[in-house]
Amino acid sequence: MNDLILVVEDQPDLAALLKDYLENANFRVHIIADGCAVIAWVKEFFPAVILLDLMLPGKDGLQVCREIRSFSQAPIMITTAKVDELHRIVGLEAGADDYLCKPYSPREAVARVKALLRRGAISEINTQLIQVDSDALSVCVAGINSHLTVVEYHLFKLLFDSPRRIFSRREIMSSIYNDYRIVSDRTIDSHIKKLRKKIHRHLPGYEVIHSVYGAGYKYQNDH
Amino acid sequence: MNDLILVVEDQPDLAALLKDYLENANFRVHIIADGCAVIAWVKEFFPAVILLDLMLPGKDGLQVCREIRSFSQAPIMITTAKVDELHRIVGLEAGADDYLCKPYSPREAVARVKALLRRGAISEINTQLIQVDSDALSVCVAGINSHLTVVEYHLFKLLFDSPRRIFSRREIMSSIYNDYRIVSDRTIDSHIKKLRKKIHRHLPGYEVIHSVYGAGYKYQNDH
DNA sequence: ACTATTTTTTATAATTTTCTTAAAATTACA
DNA sequence: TGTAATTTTAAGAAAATTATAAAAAATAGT
Repeated sequence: MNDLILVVEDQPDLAALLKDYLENANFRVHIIADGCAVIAWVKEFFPAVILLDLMLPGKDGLQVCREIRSFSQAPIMITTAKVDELHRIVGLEAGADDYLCKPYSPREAVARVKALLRRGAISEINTQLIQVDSDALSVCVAGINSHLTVVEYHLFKLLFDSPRRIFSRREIMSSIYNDYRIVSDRTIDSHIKKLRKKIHRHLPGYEVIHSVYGAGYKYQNDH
Repeated sequence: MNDLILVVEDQPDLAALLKDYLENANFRVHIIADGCAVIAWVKEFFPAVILLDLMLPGKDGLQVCREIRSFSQAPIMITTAKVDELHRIVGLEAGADDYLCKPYSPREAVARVKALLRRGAISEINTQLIQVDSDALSVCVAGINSHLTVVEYHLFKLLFDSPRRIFSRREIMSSIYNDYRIVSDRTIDSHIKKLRKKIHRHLPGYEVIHSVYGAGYKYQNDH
């Protein structure tokens, strides 16, 4: 309990906000604004998770990331305003465990920190390539945000939260309509189509929403 | 208005074409063909945007890019015929803000330049130009004060303090009135309308109060 | 009580999302 | 193969939600 989280962030207001939220979730928090001070501090205090902003004064964020990795296995979550896929790749190759693009909700950040701790160690990067932001009703795919409508959000969240599990159209309907709306099977197909359009657009080459002939739909991210 | 654009490009015909298009879009344009002359010119004339070809005679384009970055925040757009990802990464790490592969349409180039200028304007607005004055019940938008009524103030403060977070009308009502049943949903719409009138008036082109269909309203200042 | 201001309601227009439909494409399997 | 079942797709109708404007009600100041 009471894990120590290091927040490396040079915007004081954002750092303070994160600190608030994390402390509220029962973490201890230390903030560092200058990249140069990070390595020494990590070596002395061994944080459980590191939130690292890429745009740092003093030192390049990716370099810091690599240096930490050279002596520590602590999960690193990179945050950045540059929603550039190249940066994402470079970031992950530098040894980060998760990736969050600004602007993000502090609530989301806390959830991720918990996930990293739960997972304990080295992560599957795959699962982080797609993020669902419940606060903003949007998905972030390979660093690019897309807004979802309410129905699309519920549908995707359902599949996304149980990867590989096949949901029949009936299951989907009774899950996303808590009123007594009656719709046809084609309606689900229609929403699936729109979801695919929004999500697969940024994943050239592969798909994550699969249809299973005669059974239903599922979310699965092989790659 | 009439922003000054610097085009660093050694192909005279391409440079002339760009100049045509940019001037047609009401920009002033200066062309430099030799890399060595760039730094001095930028220091003297402060262009609003710099289009920089990577393959330059006289000096390496990336080096020029880094040097500009060392003293100026002007947006730099790199252009090159090398569609090589590594170059791209290096270019972005050297401090460029955008990247365009040759051959490109001049129309595209003009659009990007405008986008870069817009982005700069927005981040400025973000950092300083919207403030809520709780004591005076007013907002200061782009330096101009607008008085808010009590209900308008509470409503705006709620959204403003949690950017990106979507508030349902219920949430808004129970936050303002302590009991959501006092007024109808349309009442909130009505206040939103008045708020928008007061706030967006001084932000030509942008909106900060967004409606999210089926969900509610949110404050978000970007894009 | 009168006036000006603010707040809420109401009614209608405009917009966005949701759902249905039907034809085209795909898959399963005899 | 050929055929039936199923899924995909696109377009547009239907439903739901939001925008707008103007009227009515409430509030505060004089």
